[in-house]
Amino acid sequence: MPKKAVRPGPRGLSPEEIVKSAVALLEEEGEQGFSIRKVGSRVGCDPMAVLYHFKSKAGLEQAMADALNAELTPVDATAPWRVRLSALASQYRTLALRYPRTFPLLLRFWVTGPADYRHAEMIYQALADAGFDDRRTVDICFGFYASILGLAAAEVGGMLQPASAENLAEARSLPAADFPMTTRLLPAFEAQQPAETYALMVETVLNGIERLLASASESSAEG
Amino acid sequence: MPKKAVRPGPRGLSPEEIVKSAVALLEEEGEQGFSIRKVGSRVGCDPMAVLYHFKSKAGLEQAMADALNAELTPVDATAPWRVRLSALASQYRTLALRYPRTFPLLLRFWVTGPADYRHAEMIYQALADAGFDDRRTVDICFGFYASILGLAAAEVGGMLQPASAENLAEARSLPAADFPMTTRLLPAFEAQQPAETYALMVETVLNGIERLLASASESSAEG
DNA sequence: ATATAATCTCTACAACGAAGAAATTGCAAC
DNA sequence: GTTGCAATTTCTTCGTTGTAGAGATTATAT
Repeated sequence: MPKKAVRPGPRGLSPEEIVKSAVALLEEEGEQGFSIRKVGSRVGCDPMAVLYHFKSKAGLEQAMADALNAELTPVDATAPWRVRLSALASQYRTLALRYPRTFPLLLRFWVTGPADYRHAEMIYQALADAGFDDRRTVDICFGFYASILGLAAAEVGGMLQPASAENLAEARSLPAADFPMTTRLLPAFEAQQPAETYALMVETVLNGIERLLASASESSAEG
Repeated sequence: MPKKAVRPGPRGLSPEEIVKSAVALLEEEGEQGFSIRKVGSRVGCDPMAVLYHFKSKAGLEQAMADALNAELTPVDATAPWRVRLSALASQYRTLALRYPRTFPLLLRFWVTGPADYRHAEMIYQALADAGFDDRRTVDICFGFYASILGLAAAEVGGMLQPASAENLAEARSLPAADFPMTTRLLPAFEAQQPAETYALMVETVLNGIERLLASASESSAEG
């Protein structure tokens, strides 16, 4: 968010460098230990210099989210649409695992960000290639995107992990009569494989999309 | 988190009442204007009394998330599994719309919370009734849950809304050559109906689950 | 009535985000 | 080169925040 600048500036601070440091700090210290002041001292500048470039703490966080988005690489546009969407989904998971504490910012600033438009464009193209009309394309793109991000955020948020000891203890202490399934599934909780759960769910969503396509081409006259 | 208490206490403060006030405050003022001190003055007690009951700000937020969960009503256990899951999904959307600023807390404290176990149990039961084995049940339950919450959070986070004027302006300013789809879909953005998008995506996910069921019963010997 | 333990308040502190004024620096025109 | 301008960086200051710790209050059991 520099005013107009291509100017190096007296100190030669670059917004990109600040964002990088900010992400590194957040990953190391967590939300708790993340502050503008610490970002400043990490970069080696006055905290207010950070605020100058990003207007506010939220502005910096927005830029951090965008920096994560920018790490995604474009997928092969000639591949079948399912492959493209699947590849994108797996990239989001990779991103989430690499930046577990920064990734949730993507859920705080949903829409937003220049880097985002490239991926949206790619999803639109894939869905159009699949044969959806414009309206369905928009609906499914948003839905797909939200599901995928939710899934990835859930994983780094701890939900897809094999159940922790304390979670298991908590679940075990539930009255078995009221929670027969929870009790029965305890072994399955321990054996859970996040990567497989994620992959399975992505395929499930894609299957659902495919079927929607089939039922749409039934009612109109499409192949 | 009262130490052991069933004791009324000198002031007769109840944790539930504090949580209620906290949710109301967050909804009115937003994340920005939400603080322990303001919760205290709203309840009419010392801010430290709030912390006594919930240990920390995060503890209070956790309790707020749980209070939202507790508002969900159990779905009819005799209905077909698809109907049960669909009904739950629509309840989450309703909850998100009613508490747009508190709802995101559910994504910050994924697993957690006594109220949560009841819904998990219900999802487990629905999936088992559908015919999934234990392992698949756990996978799909988590995946379904994450997708649904992601979808609902995306909607109240602004992503499923019909595009705002500034979003449209931003999208319009993109070079049409690089973003042909985005440009072409502009009218569809404006016409987007959040409720329909949500419903469509829920059905899509359920379709995917149903198909997974079919392919699983192919390979084993199930009806 | 007294002891005990849960509940609640008071005081204090270090850290925070940010507004505003001032200082520093690079660049363009003369 | 000098000067003026505007972008950048720092400095000072303010009100607010979360919470630790000590103490006050009060319901209950004895």
